[in-house]
Amino acid sequence: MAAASRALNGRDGVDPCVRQRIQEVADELRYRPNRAARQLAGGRSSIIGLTLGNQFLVSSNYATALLGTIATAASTRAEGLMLIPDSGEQNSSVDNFLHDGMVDGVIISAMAVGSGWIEEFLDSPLPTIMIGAHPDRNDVHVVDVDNQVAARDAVEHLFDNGHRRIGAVTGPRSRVDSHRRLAGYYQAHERHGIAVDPELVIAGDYSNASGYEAADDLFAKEPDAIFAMNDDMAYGIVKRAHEQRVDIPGDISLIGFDATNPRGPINTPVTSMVQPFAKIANVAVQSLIALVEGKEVPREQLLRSELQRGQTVRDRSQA
Amino acid sequence: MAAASRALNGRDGVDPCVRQRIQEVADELRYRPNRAARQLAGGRSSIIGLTLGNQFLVSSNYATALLGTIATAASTRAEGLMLIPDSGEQNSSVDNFLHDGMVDGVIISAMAVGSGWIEEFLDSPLPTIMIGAHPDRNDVHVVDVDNQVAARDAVEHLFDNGHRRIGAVTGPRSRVDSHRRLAGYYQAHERHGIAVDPELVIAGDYSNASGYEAADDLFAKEPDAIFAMNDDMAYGIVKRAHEQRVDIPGDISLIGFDATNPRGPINTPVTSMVQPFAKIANVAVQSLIALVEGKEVPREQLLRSELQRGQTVRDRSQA
DNA sequence: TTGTACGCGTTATCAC
DNA sequence: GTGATAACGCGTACAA
Repeated sequence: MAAASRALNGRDGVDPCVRQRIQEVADELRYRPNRAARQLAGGRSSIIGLTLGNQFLVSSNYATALLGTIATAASTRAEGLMLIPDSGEQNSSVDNFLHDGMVDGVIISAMAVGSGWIEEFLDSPLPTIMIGAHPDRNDVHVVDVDNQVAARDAVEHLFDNGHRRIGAVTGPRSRVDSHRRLAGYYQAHERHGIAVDPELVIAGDYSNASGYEAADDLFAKEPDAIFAMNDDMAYGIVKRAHEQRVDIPGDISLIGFDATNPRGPINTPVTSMVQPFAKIANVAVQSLIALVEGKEVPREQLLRSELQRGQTVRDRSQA
Repeated sequence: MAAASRALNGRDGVDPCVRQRIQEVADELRYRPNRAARQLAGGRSSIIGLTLGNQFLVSSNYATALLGTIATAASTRAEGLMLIPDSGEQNSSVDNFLHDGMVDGVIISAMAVGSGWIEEFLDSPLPTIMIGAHPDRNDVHVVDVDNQVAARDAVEHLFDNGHRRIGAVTGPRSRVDSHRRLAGYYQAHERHGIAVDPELVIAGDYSNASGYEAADDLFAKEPDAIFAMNDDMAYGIVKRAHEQRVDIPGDISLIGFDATNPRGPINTPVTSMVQPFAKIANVAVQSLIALVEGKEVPREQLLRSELQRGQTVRDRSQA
């Protein structure tokens, strides 16, 4: 009995011969260890929680991609994935997750910051990994794309193609990734010795509509190109450009961020910086498990982003 | 000890006075029953599984809406919601869900049919509720909107507004809901004594792109109106109409289905039949719990759909 | 290397 | 109405 437990869990101290016999019998009996009993004895549920915040109901492509890849990553490691819905202000629900041992740890998307109940998780002894940085606290474990470098690469791609006067549409002020992307935008300008025209930086909020609205402002200022700090806004700009008979990329080039745009025959393929979703998910899940096991985990893990070429950046350098 | 268990679970056989004292102490100690122990003793995990199939990775608005509402519905009943990702053909993962007692039951979206592993759930002793009908089997418990009636209402709304020549774009053949919506389309015609022109019925697949492509076919046949059997396709039609300078609803009226279109300032508000997501989710969760508890549940529960007026249906009746 | 016995936290079954 | 006590199924020290 004890031998079986050890054998099936891959621990040593079992005669190889006996081990194999145990494995055979287990397979024959289609034996599966009971999760509840295992948890009760071992103290771990092998379930991780995931909270995406309100926003995911609005069906952002970013949220959906994150969800799918995290589900896969968790499944790969035989971990269950439990969805923690936004409970409004009814923190009793959160309270339960914290204290009844249903989950070993929680992955929190930065989209959820602002929903006050997130803080309860971060303040609790429950291991947590944030995907995206927290605006106020730097004592939390974070996994994210390297927003500043990626944004810098995006803008430099525009410079490389001969653009000089580059507009930008930012995300909401509450989002750290937006700040970093803006920092990358400035950094690219510095490197190329080009001054930023503050008038070309428009405040958006990552929504489709805010890109659409920002478009008019920007078009009037006649930039060479626009850096939309996410794809949702980039599409808002594309839409407005169509209506206003502005040719993209003929008149203005456009680069987005996230590469979450569905690349179908219908949609204009926007050039964008790829979110390495699969990698983010894997690192996040793996790190969370490490935390659960009491191991050390780097406080901030930033992943590289690649450029995804679409059809919205024109090469002016030769012209 | 036993009294505490009874008191906290609301069972009778406890002196009211003692019951209150127990409650007080429990609150004071911030006591939360341990889920693993409870499951081990009671045999129920209070976790339900949800599988949406591949498609949800493609981020259909329908899938996202379903996910959000089910998460809420489960949470309301203190049930955990576990996401069961499409494991490809690696059925070992499914096998685990079936045999390790992690979930008490599974909610399966009709979007997932075709992924063979769904059948494993349906064939297993694990209680299951499908959202949307299964194409081949009628021995499964189903919760869904009443597709036929809703589709009939949609088409009759067009009739009521003076349209007579009504085109349709269907979903994929594998989807029962598409068949039923088509049946409703025919039924509406019968009721009004109008013959269906088979040329006006175009096969789509619920994708944005298929609506876009079907649009050209339909525009050429000069219908009064079009019934797109979901909103994704309806938006493909809107997009194509813009490009072709077809005025909606000036030249052609349009009605969709699902009402999953984001109703922002950017998007044309398409008239559509509302999916009662919250109700579907509630009924599904409640029914699943009932099944887990061994109660009887109606084999098919169909919910009503309301018309959501947008700006894509013109009234020709007075003209 | 093997097997025995205990504990995990709760519910359910009984005598009282 | 109350309170011991036995499961529930597994991991794991500890003794053999």
